[in-house]
Amino acid sequence: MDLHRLGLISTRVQHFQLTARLGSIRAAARALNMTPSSVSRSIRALEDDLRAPLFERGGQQLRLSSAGEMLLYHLGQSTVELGRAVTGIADLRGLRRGTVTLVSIESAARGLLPRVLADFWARNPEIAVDVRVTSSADAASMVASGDADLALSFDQQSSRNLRRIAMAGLALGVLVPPGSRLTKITPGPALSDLSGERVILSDSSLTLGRSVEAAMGDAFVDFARRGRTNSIALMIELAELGLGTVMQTRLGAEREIAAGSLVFLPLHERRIGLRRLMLMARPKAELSEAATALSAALGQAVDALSPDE
Amino acid sequence: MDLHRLGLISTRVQHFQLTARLGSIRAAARALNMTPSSVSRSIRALEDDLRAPLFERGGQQLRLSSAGEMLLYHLGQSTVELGRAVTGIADLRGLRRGTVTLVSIESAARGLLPRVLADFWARNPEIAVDVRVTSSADAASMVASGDADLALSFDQQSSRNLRRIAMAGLALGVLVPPGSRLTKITPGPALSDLSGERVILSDSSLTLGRSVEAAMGDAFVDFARRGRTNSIALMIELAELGLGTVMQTRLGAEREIAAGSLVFLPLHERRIGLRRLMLMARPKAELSEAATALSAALGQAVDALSPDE
DNA sequence: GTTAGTGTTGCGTTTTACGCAACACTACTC
DNA sequence: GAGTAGTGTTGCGTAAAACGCAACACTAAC
Repeated sequence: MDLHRLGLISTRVQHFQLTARLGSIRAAARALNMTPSSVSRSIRALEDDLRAPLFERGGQQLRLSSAGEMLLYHLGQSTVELGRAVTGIADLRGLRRGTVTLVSIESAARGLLPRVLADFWARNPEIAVDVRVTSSADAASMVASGDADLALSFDQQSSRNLRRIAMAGLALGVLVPPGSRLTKITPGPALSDLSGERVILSDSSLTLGRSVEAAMGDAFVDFARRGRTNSIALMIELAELGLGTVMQTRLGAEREIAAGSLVFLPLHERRIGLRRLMLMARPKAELSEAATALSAALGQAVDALSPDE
Repeated sequence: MDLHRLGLISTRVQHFQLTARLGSIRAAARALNMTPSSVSRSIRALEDDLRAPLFERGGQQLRLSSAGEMLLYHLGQSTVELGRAVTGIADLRGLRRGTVTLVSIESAARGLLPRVLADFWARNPEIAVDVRVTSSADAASMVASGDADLALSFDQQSSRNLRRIAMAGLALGVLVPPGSRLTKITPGPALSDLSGERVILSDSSLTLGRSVEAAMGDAFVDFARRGRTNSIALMIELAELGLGTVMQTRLGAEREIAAGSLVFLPLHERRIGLRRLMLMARPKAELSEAATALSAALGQAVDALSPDE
């Protein structure tokens, strides 16, 4: 429980309390991972404004002055109250219940969503989250019609009943095994480099519509045995087995990328813009507190995905 | 007692408590002389970090949520403790006694010093301050030898027993009645403009030594009936009566300048540098708390005199 | 006198708080 | 339903506060 991090105590109070406890400005600075000059100034400023020295300087160990002892005592009482407040609020939050309905594209349902839910359920164990995996367009329309609270989808337009909460621009690229010749192209492969490759597209690429296909046409790219699938898991397995060059964002393949079984190479192609992963939600007034909380958590995770630019 | 101004409560706490009390973000912003966006963000950030809404939005009057009520209660308790601390420290400070010995040049003993002492004695009525007016050189040597705690002087060098606490660069110039022809010279008179003027120098100008006299010589300035005095009060009275052009800094003539009976014209002369008013003090360990407090107050006042550059 | 610790300070950089202006929303009135 | 007057919020740019760096002054121990 970091009261300063929560913004419940000031920087001066934090620095003073820690210095008093450790008996040393440098020790407090080390504990806070900052330089002693910052702690020194902070305490000095507090002394100036209180017009009372809080420590007796000289020698190698700071000693509290009478004023310092008095302040430390009252700050201790004050801090106990703040701790009670935070604990009490956490208890209130823990009582939160409800069900949130979420529709998601498959790529976000792997990696991103489980990670967010793990943390979310740690903090809100009583909230149920119903997840339906579907296409981007269907996800957006389900939220707009009230059949779902939240949606994770690519490239949807907000509307009267469909607010955009967060967005991340993700580069389109290819997923290949580490030995692929494409990994040797710098600064990254272009569409033309895909000639001769067996390219597999995700259905969700359709939402980029004409821009990808037009760019492919313009580049006179010859794709051998192109395939399409709506299964991200299948695509990733095919890529791992070297059975095709998968074209998508890195979303959904995080674990394989981290494990080194796949490499994600963003396409170095000006004509192809970013895929925009979006968290969409019902109008504010129509979201429960549980849905609002999940929305916040997901929004932060989506925002944290950027920048791919 | 502004706990936030003292740095004892954080900005978030201040904003939240005030908004809760007034029932409106805009009302709190008005009370704090800031824009509502700042208050709104501050509270929102606190809610995000606590992961609990503190207010129920909607309608035109904010209502505290359960979490907000709990936080407000505990913050109230916390704030009472802080108030006790500040009051207790002020009581400790009020018990402060002692005598401080100060030597000062006369120009600082008028205007500046009375002003600082007025405020200082309001806050420390039990501290006596013995003031001796003397020359800059004598003031410095009295502190060095231990005969005084503090000195206000021009252009002295610090040494082993003589610390420099604060300094202000003050331009040398002339004090003349408002109707003087010198007031019409822009950007300000040079030494050569003093030809034909009856110039009166302060003894303390001696400490600028050769730089002023050499500059005067170089400028081939013809001074009619030059005079010298060690009395700033006399010089100022002579200037007010139009009986001479007084050459000094603005220090000591603040009241006459403010009243409009004299005008201070900084000399536009590159060869003459700034006079450096300095607050000098005994070594830190040898200053009483009373002397340290006066030193701080005087130091702030000296620093506030700048910039004359 | 040297070494190893302390706290402090001038100055530049980074982060936080803030302001501006516009927006979205609600409640009330007509 | 339109207009008005209030509310809170947000994108973006600015100002102030907090911070880091590096050097300094000082103390204690050897």
